[in-house]
Amino acid sequence: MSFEGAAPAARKPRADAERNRERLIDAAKAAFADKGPDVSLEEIARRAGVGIGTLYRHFPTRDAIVEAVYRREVRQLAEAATRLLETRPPGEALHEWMRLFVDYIATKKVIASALGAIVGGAELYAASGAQIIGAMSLLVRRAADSGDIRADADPEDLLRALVGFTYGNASPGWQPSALRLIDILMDGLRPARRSAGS
Amino acid sequence: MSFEGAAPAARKPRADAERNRERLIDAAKAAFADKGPDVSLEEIARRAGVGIGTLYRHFPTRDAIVEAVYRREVRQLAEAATRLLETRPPGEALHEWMRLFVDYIATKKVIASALGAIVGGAELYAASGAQIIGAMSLLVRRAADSGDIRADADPEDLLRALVGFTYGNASPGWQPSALRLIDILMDGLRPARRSAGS
DNA sequence: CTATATACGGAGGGGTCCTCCGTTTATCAA
DNA sequence: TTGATAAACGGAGGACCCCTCCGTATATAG
Repeated sequence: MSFEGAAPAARKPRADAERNRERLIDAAKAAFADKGPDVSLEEIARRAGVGIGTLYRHFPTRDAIVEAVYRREVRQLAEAATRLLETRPPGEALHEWMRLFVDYIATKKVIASALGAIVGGAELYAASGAQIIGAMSLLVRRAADSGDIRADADPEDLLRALVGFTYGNASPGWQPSALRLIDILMDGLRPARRSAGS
Repeated sequence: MSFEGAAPAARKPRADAERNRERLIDAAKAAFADKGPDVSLEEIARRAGVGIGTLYRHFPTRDAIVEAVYRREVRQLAEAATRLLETRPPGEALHEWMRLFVDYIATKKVIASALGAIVGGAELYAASGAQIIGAMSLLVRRAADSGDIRADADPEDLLRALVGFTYGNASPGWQPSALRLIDILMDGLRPARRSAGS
């Protein structure tokens, strides 16, 4: 069976196509920046100077374009995990990465919807999803191995928690709140002293 | 200055108005049930057999109608707090209430958007918001007083966390995940053994 | 029974999403 | 260079949704 993915020589990608794709991403980035996460796709197309049809051909869904815009940010975030692991004990690295996560959301609000899509409903999809999951998994595994946190902590759970904490990033005070919650969560993750109560 | 709010005798509420209001709520409930949280308001009006204008007069915003639909549920949830406090130690009561919260979301998905609105952006508003906050505050205060959890836990934080955990209630497995996270959170809330690490 | 404050309904303006298809154009082979 | 042709473009159009506005209908008070 000869896959097509094996040899990527499936014709050249037309030059104008690639150019438009870039333009769309740039336009989207700008549009998101100054009109919030709900800009109409039509406006993005307008800004990019292409037809709406072109936009849809390149990015069949809204999330697709959001992801494209924030792919870089997401990758940086993911890579930060590795960096943190090199300079700190695993538990702290995990803790710090979570704080960083909050920072990212605070800075680039739109990214939230992308990450939300990763966790909620739309089946952890696409490159970005895998990267974030990967980063979190790494951090958790290390921290667990070193005994900084429980051995049974599930990376996906924690990711959900993070995304959850940053949900509602419109209300004032969400950020400190999220940071406090992260601290609590980390405390809860420390290796069991037997669970009192229930 | 004679206020109108002081004496609520501001004329009778017309009978048909009240009838239509009921119809709208029922229709909305049904519509939510079998078309998800995003039914168009027009459809709700249609089902209720009233004009769209009438719907908007009664419920100026989408959240308003969602809240109306789930006012009862929300109250029950809030009241459950009191009940739990009567039969269990405060810490357990809090823990159990959080689990109950997840159950509610699981059962009536739409309620999530109402609660989301309470916590996110739209400034804890309206009756329901106050009730939930109230319940959570009560539980937290009791648990703190009895030493079951830290004294500095903030009810609103925890509510945010809860709503966050239930965010993404579309992806498979969200529920067990939320429950695990609640357990972790509770562990993290136990009175400080000095915070190791960071 | 009448007057009138209330409530009703839905047309209509303004948007958004997404599809579909006739037109344009980059690429490649001759 | 010069077609031929697959790929890409663009935007009109259908479907839907939100929300407002205002002429019409009616419940209630006197």
